[in-house]
Amino acid sequence: MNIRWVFFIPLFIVNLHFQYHFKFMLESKLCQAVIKAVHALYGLELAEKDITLQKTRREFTGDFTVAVFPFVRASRKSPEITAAEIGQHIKDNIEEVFDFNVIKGFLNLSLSKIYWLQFLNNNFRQTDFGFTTSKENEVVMIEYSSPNTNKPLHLGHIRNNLLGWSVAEILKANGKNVVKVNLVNDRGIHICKSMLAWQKWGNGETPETSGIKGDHLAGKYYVLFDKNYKTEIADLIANGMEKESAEKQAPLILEAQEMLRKWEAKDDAVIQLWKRMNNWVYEGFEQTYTRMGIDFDKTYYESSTYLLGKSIVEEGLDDGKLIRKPDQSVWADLTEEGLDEKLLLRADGTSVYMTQDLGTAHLRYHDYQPKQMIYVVGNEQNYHFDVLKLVLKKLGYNWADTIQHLSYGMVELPAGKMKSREGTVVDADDLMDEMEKTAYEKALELGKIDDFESEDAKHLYYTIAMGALKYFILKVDPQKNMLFNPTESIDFNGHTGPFIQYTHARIKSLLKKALDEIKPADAEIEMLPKEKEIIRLLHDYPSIIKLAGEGRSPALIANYIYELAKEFNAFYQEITILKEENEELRNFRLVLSVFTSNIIKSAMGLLGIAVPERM
RNA sequence: GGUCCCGUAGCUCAGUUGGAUAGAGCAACAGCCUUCUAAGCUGUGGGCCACUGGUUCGAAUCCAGUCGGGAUCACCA
Repeated sequence: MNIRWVFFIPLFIVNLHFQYHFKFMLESKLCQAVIKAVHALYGLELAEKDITLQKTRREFTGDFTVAVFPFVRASRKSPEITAAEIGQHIKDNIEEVFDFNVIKGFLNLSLSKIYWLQFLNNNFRQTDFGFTTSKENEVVMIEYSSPNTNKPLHLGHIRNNLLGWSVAEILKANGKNVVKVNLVNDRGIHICKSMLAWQKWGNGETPETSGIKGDHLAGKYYVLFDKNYKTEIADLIANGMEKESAEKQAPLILEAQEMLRKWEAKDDAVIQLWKRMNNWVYEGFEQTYTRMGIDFDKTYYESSTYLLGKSIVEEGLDDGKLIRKPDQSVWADLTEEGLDEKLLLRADGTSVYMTQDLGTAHLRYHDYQPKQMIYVVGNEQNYHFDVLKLVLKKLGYNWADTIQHLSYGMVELPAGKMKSREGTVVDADDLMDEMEKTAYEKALELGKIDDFESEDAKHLYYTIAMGALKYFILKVDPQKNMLFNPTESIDFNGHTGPFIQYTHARIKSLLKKALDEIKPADAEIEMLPKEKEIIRLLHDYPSIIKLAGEGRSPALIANYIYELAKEFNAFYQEITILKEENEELRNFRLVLSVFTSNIIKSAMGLLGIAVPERM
């Protein structure tokens, strides 16, 4: 028992900084050890980059593995002998390395039990383990959601919102000073369509009188506009007009365009209607965001940035950086950069999408001077962002390079891509309703909520429904298109959010029953392979957070935490914890459990997924 | 047609800067609840990592080409 004191006294004076770098320090130390060994043995100079240090695969003995093939030219010996010599050198010089073995040209290093136990004991209670707690001064701005105010949010927005929010959390965990912003596309012809249809056929209907959520109500009139517009086009074509002219001359579209002109001229009645309907929509959005657990630090409105965009363009024109065509439209010539010319102002002086984005970027830059501006926008807009950056550079804004487009793949339905016009959208609110309903039915079926108060039960299946939905979306690499099949509802078993939530609830239940006061693990216990595997996974967490931050990929967190939960479940099933009679072993397993539950909670938190105490 | 992205088990997806015998889940089949929560665990079957060539000690991963799928090249946003 003296051993314990020798080992554990120094652990309590370790500071946070050291703990965060626990893993990185070790990996770096091992790399340095390899470099020194290779230099001492063969006189070869290497940098850390030249060393491939990786976790030892499960089927071999060891913790970290170095491939020595790159060094055999210098050693002039077989890979086996080279590895053995390097291994011996490291074992003799690095105290954490307890043993080594060589298979083919792979050198497997085993760390001492003491190292792993120190790691556990230092960190198992920390709820922010793996997080960078010191905050950088420079701002990283991230934009996501960016809805139009003429229709409710759909599945595509769900992926966007969840990604943006999660990436923001992951960046915070990496010590970034993050500002989350939304950009609301609140002006333009699409809004006028909803407004016009409501004016014509709405009979004064409001969210209150109809009981319809505001964003859905606006969407209803947008659809109604489109329906009647199509009828008009069909009538005109039946009367012998070409399709193209029919689309341009249908009375409804002309009326909508007239409304947009009035809006730009600040016509009082139109502005009043616009404000009224947009406010309905904002209330609707707010409910959806809240339910989704999404929030923003700042909201920008296109209606208040498009004028700035226009003035930027005018300025560029005066400086001779842009060109005006005979019809008075204004363009950026990007042919030197390998792209086309891009329209920035129409002949009638009104602005386009790009114009307002120039204004928005400018405004944001001057509001926060961010080091980076990340835009979470679908990959269908890759070209738009290439152009945006080039135009800004052309205009002489050297901060154009701070813009980074976080381009994510489309959510596809079995029939193909979602299209609002074709009515093949999956509505966000409907989907969440559906998920909750399924979660409720499952819980009922399994008898999970029998002894819950009704409010608690409701909260539980909300938590599980959102867990299933969010995990389903976030576990996929953002870059890739993903498939969502509405008829096969999202699973609650297997590689899913509820699986991980369940693992957490199980651990919490276990800890509630534990009568012991949990203390640092004893140095003399023997670890089983499954226990060791869990520790190794826990040890990975900080580097996963770092990778996820650099790659802007919540999927890395999602897949990591699944691995951990799976490993813990296998351990839980096979090995008794509370009923273990050896007190030190029981304590050690409880330490593992506490640490695992903390990391599950922390990692799921980065995905925006709550974990229940029981389920 | 130009540019960009993708192609891994029947389906949905993982696969760290190139490393050892390519992994999960779902679906199918077979087991495990008088013992810490069975939304769990264990096992079986299922693969020319689209194809061809190249780089190298080593390629699902890098390069070139071919074939498939998607996006984009709007005075829509």
